[in-house]
Amino acid sequence: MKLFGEIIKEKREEKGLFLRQVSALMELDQAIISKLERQERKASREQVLKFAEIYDLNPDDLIISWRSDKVAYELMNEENAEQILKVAETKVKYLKKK
Amino acid sequence: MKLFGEIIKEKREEKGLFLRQVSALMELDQAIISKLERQERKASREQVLKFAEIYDLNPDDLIISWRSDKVAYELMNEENAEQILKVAETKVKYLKKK
DNA sequence: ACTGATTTGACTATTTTTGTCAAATCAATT
DNA sequence: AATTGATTTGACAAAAATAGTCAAATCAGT
Repeated sequence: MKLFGEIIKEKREEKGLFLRQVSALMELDQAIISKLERQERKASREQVLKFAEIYDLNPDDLIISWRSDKVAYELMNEENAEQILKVAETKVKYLKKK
Repeated sequence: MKLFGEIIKEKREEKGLFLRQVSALMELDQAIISKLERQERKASREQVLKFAEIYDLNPDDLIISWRSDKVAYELMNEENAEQILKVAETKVKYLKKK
């Protein structure tokens, strides 16, 4: 189970690309990409999809990774994180119906 | 399973308080409290704890309700919400260790 | 030490969130 | 249907969080 940043870093290296090059492809400053790879900043949904495109990754899988990271970081300092997630699951189902 | 806003609204009514009065106790505009009760705005952690105090609710339980709401609202429009939550659970455990 | 890649941090711009306020709406009562 | 009091709404401003730009610093290999 890898974090989003780890995935896009590994994939970039697999493809043998430099930040500079990805930067050009994404039209995004390389400093930011560096930060995304080290989980220092959160990507936007559009950026995630762009990464999926560039690196030939399944967009849904990448979105799941990105999103779950976000939730996990939000809750990592929370006392009852696990319980919160359980309750959230019920609530999501409930809210989706509405 | 009630949403945070529903809980604080019900409790207020149980105690027979008007928004105006809660507003005074919380030192917070009644318009905002109205919005919190209808889930139109998100409370801050301090506000949640203040509510727990005023309404004699278990702070941890209220935090869980508030936090899980937040997560659920974030994910309610997400295709793979359930999977995201599952992965997030693993990641939380992993991040907590670090 | 030199080169090229990555990381860092200061800065600005943009977006999002928060609270204030007054007016509008709603519900009950007369 | 007019009055009263409670709640809701929406426009606005202040404050906080987030996003991107840039240049300099660091790092790794030769």
